[in-house]
Amino acid sequence: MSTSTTPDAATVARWFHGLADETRVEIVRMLSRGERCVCELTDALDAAQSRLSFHLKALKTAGLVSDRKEGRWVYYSLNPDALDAIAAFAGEVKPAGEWVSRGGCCP
Amino acid sequence: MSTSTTPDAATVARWFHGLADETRVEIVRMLSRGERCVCELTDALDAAQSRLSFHLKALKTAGLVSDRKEGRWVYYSLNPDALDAIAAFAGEVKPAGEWVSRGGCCP
DNA sequence: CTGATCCATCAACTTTTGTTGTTCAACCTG
DNA sequence: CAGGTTGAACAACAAAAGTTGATGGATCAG
Repeated sequence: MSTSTTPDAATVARWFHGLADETRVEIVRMLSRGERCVCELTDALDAAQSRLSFHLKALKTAGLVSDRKEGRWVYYSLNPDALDAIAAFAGEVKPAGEWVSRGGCCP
Repeated sequence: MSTSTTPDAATVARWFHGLADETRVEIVRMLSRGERCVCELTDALDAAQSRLSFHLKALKTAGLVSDRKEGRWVYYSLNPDALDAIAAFAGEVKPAGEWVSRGGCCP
């Protein structure tokens, strides 16, 4: 159970930054039910369209969502891989139960 | 297994904000090996002490770490519960495999 | 007690984020 | 084609986050 190719700190930070905003958490919650077009999100979250667009871009940059254009609409959906990566990071980093209590730091 | 008391968006955002910075990801990586005092982190990450202090405070505010004072030193350690919560969120939100492909958004 | 070490906090900035309102291209509909 | 809709992009501003250097309170060693 070796650490599966530990991603670098910058990548991890980018993932987490994606969800470091309340509005984006809401968006992700909505998308967890299935893909949505921007207008549905704008409506459901009662947010200005340019605001939504901004946050969707942030999520996309973080690699958390993908978009698909269909005619006049753009549908956004979650990227399961990124969510797995986040969960994996949290799992890897979590202390192994056995506590390394360090007696003294600098003798 | 019902959704264990879904936390509100603001709380989730706070967790994620904790790890939305490269330096803090490094800190958490270090702490995953066991608790450390600030001076060890300062040394290992080659960062100014006030900078470390700032980021440790951010992690603490996010609920990701705890601190313990012992004599002259302050030891920081990860809070496993928060990491579990993060992993749980990622898991809950992740699309269930069965895709809800929405034909049309607004007829 | 004196001097040194550890660390939080503050002030002063610089850099990033987020919000709002506007504009513009692409795309249907009639 | 004309008019309406969807959504990205931009500018201008407000707010939050990070960085650095300085200060000061605890605590410990000699």
